[in-house]
Amino acid sequence: VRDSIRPSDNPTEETSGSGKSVPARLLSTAAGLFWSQGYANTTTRQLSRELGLQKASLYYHMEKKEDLLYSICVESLRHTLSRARAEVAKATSPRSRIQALIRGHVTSTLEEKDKHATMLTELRSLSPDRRGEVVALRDEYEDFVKSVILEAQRSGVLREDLSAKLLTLGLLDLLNWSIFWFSERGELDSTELADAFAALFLDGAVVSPDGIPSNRGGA
Amino acid sequence: VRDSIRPSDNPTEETSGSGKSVPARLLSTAAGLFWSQGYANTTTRQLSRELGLQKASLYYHMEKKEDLLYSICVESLRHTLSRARAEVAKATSPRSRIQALIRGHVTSTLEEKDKHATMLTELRSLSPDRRGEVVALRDEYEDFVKSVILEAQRSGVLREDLSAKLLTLGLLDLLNWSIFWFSERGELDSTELADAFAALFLDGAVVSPDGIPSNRGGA
DNA sequence: GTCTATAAAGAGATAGAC
DNA sequence: GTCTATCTCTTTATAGAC
Repeated sequence: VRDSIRPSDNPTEETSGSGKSVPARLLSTAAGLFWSQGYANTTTRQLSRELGLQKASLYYHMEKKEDLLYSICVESLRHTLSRARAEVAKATSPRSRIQALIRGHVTSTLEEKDKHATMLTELRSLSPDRRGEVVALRDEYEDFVKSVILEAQRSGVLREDLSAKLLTLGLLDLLNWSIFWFSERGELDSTELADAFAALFLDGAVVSPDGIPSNRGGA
Repeated sequence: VRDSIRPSDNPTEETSGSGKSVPARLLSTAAGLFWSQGYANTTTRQLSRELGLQKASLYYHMEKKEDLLYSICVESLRHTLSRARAEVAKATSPRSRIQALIRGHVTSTLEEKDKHATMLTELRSLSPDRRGEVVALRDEYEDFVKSVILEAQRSGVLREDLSAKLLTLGLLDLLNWSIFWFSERGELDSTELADAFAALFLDGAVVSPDGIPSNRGGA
């Protein structure tokens, strides 16, 4: 966690002008650029231009360009993990815990689309040490998802002919990569998308045996 | 299609020595590097070193570094599209066509893992013109997948409360991103993975009503 | 078709004034 | 905390011999 950029190292900056501290603007602006152009293709010149600063001024807030990428990855994963944990804690049955997990994951990643997408695609641009730290965080989240799946398998809700590992990775693929095509102006908003994914993951794409929707009990 | 690198512009090169022409080795070596390090992080020096050539010699086979990325993307999409089309054509029912599609997609993308992964993650590094061409190819493939899904919906096999578009994009997310974690040394080989995905996509993760596997009739 | 040598541009990062 | 100015390194790509 050393060398990271934090949104509010100094609380007094928070109230100045635009409402967002420079470090926070730095991270979100960087995430926008990294996501649309790639980390390596984004120059510090571009970044400083978008922030209305001189290139050299960036180095008051960071030590290296890579610090930005590292902080973006950590923030994104912490955000998703804590949201997913909170949602799951509120749910009361194995099936509804899975629905809650999906809703927490989808809404939190779409809220921080740029950061989450950057984390997903640019991990390999981090130094080995930091990549290791981020991968550990990612594994922590995957383990959490897997524990929710496993509980549902043990209680007879989910099939056991597909391993918990496969169900976990398959579910995360389904959820994560929707940021590539999800649009705020599309047919669904983020909670509707989450519920559609939950229906697809749980019940599959095939029509239910007799039109009995096994979808009773929203939350 | 101009300025592309083709595996065998000159058929006589094919038989020389290692069995693979220089252009073909160039593309597969580049894809390996682009996938593991990213396109922008991969230098022409590295590439030439792995090929046992001098840096300048690369420019006999290509005009710019970007040509490699472009050719990799085009080849990957053509390969997947033609394989998927062939598999679907052999199948005889709407449900089995979906299973065939999944098998074709998974096996062909895992065969050319490096190229397909590069196509998925590095599209944004292409010039606008070429990105447009590749996106058009990708759309062509997506349209094909969607047509298979739509046919199954119309014939009553797939549910219609989730749009064909959502089912298509969800399915492709599930399938595409497994290259991030699939390993030849894992519990499943690529056709087993494909069948697991087909079971998950079609029937969902929830246990079937009375343990009746709706999975009868392999192909 | 591959080589040596080099051109030309752009990158990340630092020094030190204000 | 931001500025101007600059350093140093690496990159892609080309010229021209063999």
